[in-house]
Amino acid sequence: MPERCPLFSRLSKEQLRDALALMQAQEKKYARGEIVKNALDPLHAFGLVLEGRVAVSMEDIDGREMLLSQVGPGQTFGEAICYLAEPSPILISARTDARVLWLRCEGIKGAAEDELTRLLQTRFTAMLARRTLRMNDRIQILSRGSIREKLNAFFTECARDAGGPRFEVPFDRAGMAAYLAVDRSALSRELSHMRRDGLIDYHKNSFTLHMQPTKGGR
Amino acid sequence: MPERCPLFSRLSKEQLRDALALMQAQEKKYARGEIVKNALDPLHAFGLVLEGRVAVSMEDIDGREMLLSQVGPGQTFGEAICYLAEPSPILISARTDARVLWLRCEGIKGAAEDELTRLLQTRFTAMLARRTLRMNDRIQILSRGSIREKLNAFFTECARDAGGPRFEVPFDRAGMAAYLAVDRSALSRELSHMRRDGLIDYHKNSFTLHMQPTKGGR
DNA sequence: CAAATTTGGTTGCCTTTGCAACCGGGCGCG
DNA sequence: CGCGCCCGGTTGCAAAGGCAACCAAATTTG
Repeated sequence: MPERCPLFSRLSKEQLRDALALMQAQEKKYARGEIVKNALDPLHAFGLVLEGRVAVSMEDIDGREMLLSQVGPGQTFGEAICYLAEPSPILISARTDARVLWLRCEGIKGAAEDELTRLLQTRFTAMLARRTLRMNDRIQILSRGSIREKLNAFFTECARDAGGPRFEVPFDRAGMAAYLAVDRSALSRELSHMRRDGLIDYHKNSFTLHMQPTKGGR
Repeated sequence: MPERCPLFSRLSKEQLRDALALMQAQEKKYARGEIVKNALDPLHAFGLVLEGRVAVSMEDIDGREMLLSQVGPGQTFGEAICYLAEPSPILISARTDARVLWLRCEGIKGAAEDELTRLLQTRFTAMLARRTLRMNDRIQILSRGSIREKLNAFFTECARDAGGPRFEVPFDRAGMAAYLAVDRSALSRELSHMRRDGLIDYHKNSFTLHMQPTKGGR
C-alpha cells in the first residue's frame, strides 16, 4: 500500500523494505473521530494515510474549527512540521476509521550515504513542492469573493484532476463548506441555484459540470 | 546580499561563490511595474529578491488579479514551480524597482557530489517546508469569516513575527486588501472601526495593537 | 422495526461587505 | 508653482451570505 505514495512509487520490493526501515515506518490504526495529533503536540514523524480519511485543522481562539486539508489514502500530512521539527498548533483527527503509516524524516535529512536515501530526499522535496502548488490553488479559491466563484474555481480544479466534467468530491457538505470557508447552508443554497441555472448537476458527492468549454483563454 | 537568504546564510566567501556558481546565479534588474514572469511562461530558475518588492499573483478568468504573495529582499519566489519544472499560470511583477538574482535548481536536484551541494539541498527543502507553513497561516487567515477576524489573525501573526505589538506591514492598503481578499474600501472602514473601538492604532503602514492578552474564549 | 443520529436542503432575517463614487492630502514632475 | 497622480479614507446603496431554525431523507443503533 505505501507505494501509492509518490515517495515510494516504483520501488523494488527490497528498496521499499529498505526505505520503510530507513524512515522507521510504523503503522497505527485510528477509530473514526479519534485524535491523531492534538494541537501543540510535537510531531516526530509525518503520516501517510493507508486507509480512511484524516482531517488537518486548526482551532481558532473562539473554538471554531478551520479545515486546512483533508487527507486520503496515499496522501501525507505533517511533512513540513516534521521536517522542521517545529511545534505547531495543528489538530489532526480521523474522519473515518483509518490506518496511518508514520514515517520519520531524520533518515533523509543529513548527508545521503546511498542511492536510495538520495532518491527519497529528492522525492520528499518534490512532495513539498507539489504541496506548495496545491496550497496555491487553495489560496486562489479562498480569495474569490462569492460562493459561486469559489465553487467554480473548486470544480474546475476537481475536473482537471479527474480529467473530465464528472467527479466525486472527497467531502461531505459540511467538509466542503469548511474547505471553501463558507456557511454550510449558504453553500447548499448556492449549489441549488447553480443546478437551477443549469451550470451543474449533482447527487450526494458526485458532481457533473455543464460549463461551456470556456471560449476565450484566461 | 544573497546571504540574507536562508539558503546562503553563514557561508564562507568561497562557499558562497561556489554555491552561486552551482546555481548559475544571474542578476537582473526590473523597473517598477515591469513584468518579471508572464502567466504561462515557464520558469527556468527561481528568484531571490535582492532589492525592492515583487508581487506573485494570478489573473482569474474575469481579469481580476489575485495576490498570492509579496516578496521582499532576502526572500524567494517560484522555487516550487522551478523545482518541478512545471508550467504555471502565475504572474510575477515588480512592485518597485527591483534587483532579482535568478537561481537554477538543476544543480541541487540529483545526487550530491560534495558537501556544499548537500547543504544547499537540505536548505532548499527546509525553505519549501517553511513556505508550506507560511501558506498554512495564510489559509487560516483567509478562512475567517469577517474582515475583523481576518485582520485579527493577520495582526497577530505580524506581532508574532515582529516580537511585539508594534510593526510595519509590507503592503499598501490595496495590497493588504488583496492579501486578505477583501475590498479595499471595506478594509479601510474596518480599520477605522477597530481604531474607534480602541483595538488598534495605525499610521500609514505602522500598526500598534492594543489587544488585551486574550483572557477567556467567547 | 423503532428510535436516534447524521446529513443535506430550505427559508427568513439582518448584518456585513462589495461596489462605486467621491474627497483630500502628499508627492513628483514639468 | 500648478498640475496630475497615487494613496487612503468616507459614505450610500444593494446584494450576498452568515445565522438560526426547521424539515425530510438517509443511515446507524438498539
